[in-house]
Amino acid sequence: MATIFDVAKYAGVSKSTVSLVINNSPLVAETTRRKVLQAIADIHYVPNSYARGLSANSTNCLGVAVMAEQTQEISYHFDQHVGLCSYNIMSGIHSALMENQYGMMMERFCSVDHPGEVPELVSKHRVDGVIIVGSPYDHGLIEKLRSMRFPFVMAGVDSFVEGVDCASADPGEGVRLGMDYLSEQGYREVLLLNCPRSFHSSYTRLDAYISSAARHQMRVRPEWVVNCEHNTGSSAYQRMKACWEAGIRPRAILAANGHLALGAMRYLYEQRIRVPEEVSVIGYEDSSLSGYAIPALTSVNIHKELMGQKAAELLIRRLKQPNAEPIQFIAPAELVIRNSVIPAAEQTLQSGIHA
Amino acid sequence: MATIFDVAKYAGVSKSTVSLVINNSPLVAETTRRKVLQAIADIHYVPNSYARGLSANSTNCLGVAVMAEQTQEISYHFDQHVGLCSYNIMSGIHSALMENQYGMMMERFCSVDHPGEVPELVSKHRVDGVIIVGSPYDHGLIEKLRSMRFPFVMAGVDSFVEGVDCASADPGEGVRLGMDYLSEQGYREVLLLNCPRSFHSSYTRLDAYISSAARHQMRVRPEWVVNCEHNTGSSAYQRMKACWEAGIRPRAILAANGHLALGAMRYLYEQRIRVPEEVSVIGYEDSSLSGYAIPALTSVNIHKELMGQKAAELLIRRLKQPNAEPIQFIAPAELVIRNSVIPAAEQTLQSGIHA
DNA sequence: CTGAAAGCGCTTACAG
DNA sequence: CTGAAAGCGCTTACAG
Repeated sequence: MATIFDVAKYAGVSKSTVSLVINNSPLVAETTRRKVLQAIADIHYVPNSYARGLSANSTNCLGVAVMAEQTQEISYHFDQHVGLCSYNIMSGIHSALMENQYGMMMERFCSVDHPGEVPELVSKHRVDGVIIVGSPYDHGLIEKLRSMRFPFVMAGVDSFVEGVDCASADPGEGVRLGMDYLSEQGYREVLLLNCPRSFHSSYTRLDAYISSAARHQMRVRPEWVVNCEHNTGSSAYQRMKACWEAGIRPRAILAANGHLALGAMRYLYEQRIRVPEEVSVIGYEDSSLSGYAIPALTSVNIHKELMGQKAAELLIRRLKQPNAEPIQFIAPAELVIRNSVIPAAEQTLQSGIHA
Repeated sequence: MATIFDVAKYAGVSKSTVSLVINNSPLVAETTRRKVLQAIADIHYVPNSYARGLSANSTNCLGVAVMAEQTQEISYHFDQHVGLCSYNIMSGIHSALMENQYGMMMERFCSVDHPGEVPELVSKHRVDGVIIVGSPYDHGLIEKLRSMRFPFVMAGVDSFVEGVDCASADPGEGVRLGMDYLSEQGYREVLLLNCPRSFHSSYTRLDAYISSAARHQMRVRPEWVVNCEHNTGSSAYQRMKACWEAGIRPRAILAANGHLALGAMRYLYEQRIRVPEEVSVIGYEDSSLSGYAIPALTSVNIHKELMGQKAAELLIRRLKQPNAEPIQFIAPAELVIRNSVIPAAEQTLQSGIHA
């Protein structure tokens, strides 16, 4: 493996000069620089990033800590959250890191299982900074990172902490887009299938739902706003079942995410209610689940790749300017129209389903 | 940040002794060892893994190179492959690496876009070894890694290369499980919705399909074996459509993966054919797509987490014994019964759909 | 069983 | 603009 010394010898200069060239220092004469660059190419020299890190006190690596709800047995059923959301965010992070010559380390971490601890990524000093992807569930992690003065940013649908760099979405905006579209399609009333109240976003959503309904002069009934117990398909299935059995007959449903939408759709399928011919459904977040749903799910895309990319950029900025003002980036929401909504007027009111 | 020197001072020994303790050397007296361990705990000392690496010539990090088909615009529609498969494999890798005190670096890499190159993970010497997840599409990468004598293993549904450590699945076994089950459920003929012929596994599957059919005395007709053009939902949709329009009326479908199964199911849904009441469907690979499908997809689970875990273990073994015989691990297949198959006798032969 | 010394591959003041 | 020297935090023979 060629070292900086080999390059120096080959180019007939000193190690320091080679180092300066590698680090793009302006202190090197153009001729010398060329010579060195040529030597590097000739010998196939690749700087050892860890050696660089040792002297420069940095690792050239950034970490991605994917928050996990809790370690559980690997399950292959309905409620499995494979972390579609995280995966998309990570793609964005990856692009940004590669572009900036950083290596990307990753680790799953559950702050509930490890209270008061930080991911090994940070405790073992493997990275210069870390992106917390998803909800840490426990605020301890954030506090700990803060007190360690370890550079970090947060990324996730609902990730917002005062005074911390964050890249997140605006669930309210998503609801607005959905409601606007449903109103446009002629619906006068919408069932809101919300996430659990333990998520801050459930309130943002509710607010947006109510104000959107008012704006479009849609009817709002308390029974038409339901919070699922968990953010899972089976929770949504149960909720939908309960609604149906209570005689609630929505012609349009707005779900807080794809998992919930699919859970509800499963119940409808079993009841032989057609989507969208009898009930239209809009999802949120837009993972591949939406694209592969049957029928394909019309959904609010919150650009998670962009979210990840921005998060990485925020972290890199933070590394360079440790005292800069924290920034909150909000990814734009966009309605992706697929096939789970049709105009209200075109719905078939089969077998008197709708009241 | 405490260094090994601080520990030495605190414990009243030399740096070398501390180092020996950290590395579990048997050359240290128990008393000294205790003293050092206590010092480490007291000072909250964490060894700098990169400094260790510099002297020991290792990084303590392993890499995961996720093969990407080609860089394309981020799309949110039917054909988006979010890499569900890779994600599950990575979970398994993660567990194994954490257990073995390795850090996990990751990178997406497309060998088609970068012929003759290797992931930066390896070219920049960021890791001691790399796990190639998924199909490299181009054999050049494998050759290159080999010629560099860079430690690597392969992991993926269809990842098998002679003379290389691999963790993969056995698609034939999957087909057998599916066919056995369908036969058991009373089906006398099955439509095989196979992956493109460009995948080696398409032949393994075909073989197993034919021999299973023979074993169960099921009928086999050439038109009932179809290869999709791509491994995507829309390809499967098109194929299903073509079959249907050609008058082919399967009562049971065996699909080469979840994406294909869902593509076919979408066509059936649009045609108002009920799954499983009129057509039963079995998938393969079993991602969260299966669990969230409508109806929930009965599918062959190939234990991708285990695959990843084994791949990591194989790599760690390879690091320790560079000349050991290559091992091929085959993850077991298991049928996960959900709701997309019912006994043939219970199917409704509505409106004379089935010939 | 323990300590002093050299070295891993780099960066960074510091002279010149 | 370039080179000699010290140092980053560790490991590893080598003495003792």
